[in-house]
Amino acid sequence: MIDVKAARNAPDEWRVALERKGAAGAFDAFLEADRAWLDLVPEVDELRGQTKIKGKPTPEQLESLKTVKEELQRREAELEAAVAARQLALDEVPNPPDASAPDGDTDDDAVELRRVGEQPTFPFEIRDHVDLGVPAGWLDLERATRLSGSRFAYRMGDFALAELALYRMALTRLAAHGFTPVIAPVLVREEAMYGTGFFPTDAVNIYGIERDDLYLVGTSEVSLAALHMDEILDEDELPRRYVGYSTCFRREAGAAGKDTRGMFRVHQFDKVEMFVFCRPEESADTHEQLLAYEEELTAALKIPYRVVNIAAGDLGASAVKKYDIEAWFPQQERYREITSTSNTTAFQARRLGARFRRDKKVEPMHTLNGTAATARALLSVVENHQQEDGSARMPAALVEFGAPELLRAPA
RNA sequence: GGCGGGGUGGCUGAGCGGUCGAAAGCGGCGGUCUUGAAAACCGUUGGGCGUUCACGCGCCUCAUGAGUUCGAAUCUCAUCCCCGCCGCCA
Repeated sequence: MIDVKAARNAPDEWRVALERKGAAGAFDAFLEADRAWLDLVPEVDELRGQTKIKGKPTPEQLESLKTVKEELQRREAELEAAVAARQLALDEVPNPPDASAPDGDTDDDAVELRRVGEQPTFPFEIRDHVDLGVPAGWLDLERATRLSGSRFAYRMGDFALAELALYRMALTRLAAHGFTPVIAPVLVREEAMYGTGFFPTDAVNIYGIERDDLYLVGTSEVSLAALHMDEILDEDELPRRYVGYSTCFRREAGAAGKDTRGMFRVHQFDKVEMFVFCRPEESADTHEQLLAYEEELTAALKIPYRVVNIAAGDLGASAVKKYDIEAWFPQQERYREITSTSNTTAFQARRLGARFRRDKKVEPMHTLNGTAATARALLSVVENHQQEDGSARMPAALVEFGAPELLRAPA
């Protein structure tokens, strides 16, 4: 949710910024609905005031109350409609992008900030994670499909150990940076989905358990953001930094035919996610810091990567700015997203009711999120560190947390 | 799954249908006292919306929605949620 008062005060600036997200029209529609609502509010307030009588009313007062209440009833119906229309319009207005988010509407418009690490060269025919993992017994996709349908995977043996080592490495390192480790619920109520902004926008990608009115989270961002839902913290309690581990579930509606090979894009995966509540003036720096942590983790995996600054028109509704880390996938010969960190400023917090108090005033916090680790990173590790015999070397950072030094080749 | 209790401000917890946005305590903030702090004492202190340069003023809000009433935190109904006991269970 945007800062409505700020938007009213500087509509032209807001319109220009929102135009970069293609939302100038939505903004104008909101302003109009807001105006209509603003006109109605004092009228209804005035009528309501007239109905308040202290103590026992006289017969004359009772008589005049009748006409006032009739008028009030009409006006309240109008107001109710105006409130609904305004809310609908408001929900369509995204968070205006930060000035440093580049222009453009697609992932091609993202600006590459840097490339780190050297792309490996191989003196042999290289394989992707499927051709490596299936023969070696690290992955079983066929049986997973038989069990659950397409886009599911069994991860087994050395690979399973390496994957858990990855999550543990991320949790341990981030805990050392001051994040509170969290193992979060993955089934949540509808309110949590609305509060974090996944409903109604992304509802098609969320699995629902109809019988119990619960929903499976697509990311632990939901569970972590909800930690301070409807709370008012003291200023000195900020920042609050969490690193959550959870399984994530996504229907991947709208991804038909995309990334269907292997476990690059599956319905169920695990993720370690960072989530920060902070003071407004801290969020920009915090965002850079989250990116730095993501780069630290990626570098520890010894995989080549690049950092991109996502184009304004390609940002989600809530982000003002987003950095992705893309890891090198040698068989695809391209960089693919493995992490993403967004600054959602007060947009998410406002809807969430996550506020803090300073100098007697209550204001929304800022919230940020960022991926710490998913198995996708491990796919890049496996592919970049593959050996001719089909095995794959694991970086020391993972071995330290229980990964085998070598994911064994097929017997 | 069975039976019972309950949802009030940052927290705990009172609340006769009107003078209740709501006692009291805790916490927070300001002050007195003190070299400073603590203690003690005094004052102040929910959130949201609108309006105002501001002091302020108006409206909404006692889980949610509907109803009774001139008037509801208080009465009625429905829904949601929480807690306790028993059963089952990783």
